Amino acid sequence: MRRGCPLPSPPHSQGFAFPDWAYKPESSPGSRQIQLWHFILELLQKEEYQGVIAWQGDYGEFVIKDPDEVARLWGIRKCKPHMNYDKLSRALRYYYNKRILHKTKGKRFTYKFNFSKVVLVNYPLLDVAAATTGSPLLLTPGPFGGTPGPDAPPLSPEVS
DNA sequence: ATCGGAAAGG
DNA sequence: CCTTTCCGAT
Repeated sequence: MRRGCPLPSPPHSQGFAFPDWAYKPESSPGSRQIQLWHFILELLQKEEYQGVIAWQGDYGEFVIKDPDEVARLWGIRKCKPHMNYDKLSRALRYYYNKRILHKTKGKRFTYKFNFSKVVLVNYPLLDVAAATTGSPLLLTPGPFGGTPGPDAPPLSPEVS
């Protein structure tokens, strides 16, 4: 019997809980463990968590209004009762080199998704904008990719 | 608060 | 591979 935590993860209601692109279809028939950035996206998608985490500022930028709560929820999701923002943020920091996220300096608890790379590279056709009505998420690529791409400075040659 | 190395576990 | 945990440095 599967022991662990009862996952309140809504596979697929009718419309869509969340587009497939966040679930990494790459080499994984069954299901891979939820990744932190998927979880963050999941929270950002729901209005009930706007007091905890929400889009704010630039495109792809979000602020964690209640770090302890986000950590608590993440801990529940991963069955890690001792999760806290310190540890969660370390995981977030590992995303810097992966180009998934980066920090918005000067703004406390504020990070920014690099959708331009992450999303568009893996899934050219996305419609998250529909799910995040009013949120600065996905956009339609311009003539040449539309990605202004102010983010792509340096990086180690690490490619999974 | 934020960063990132190191070790450990799944 | 992706965190989780611990922790010294900035």
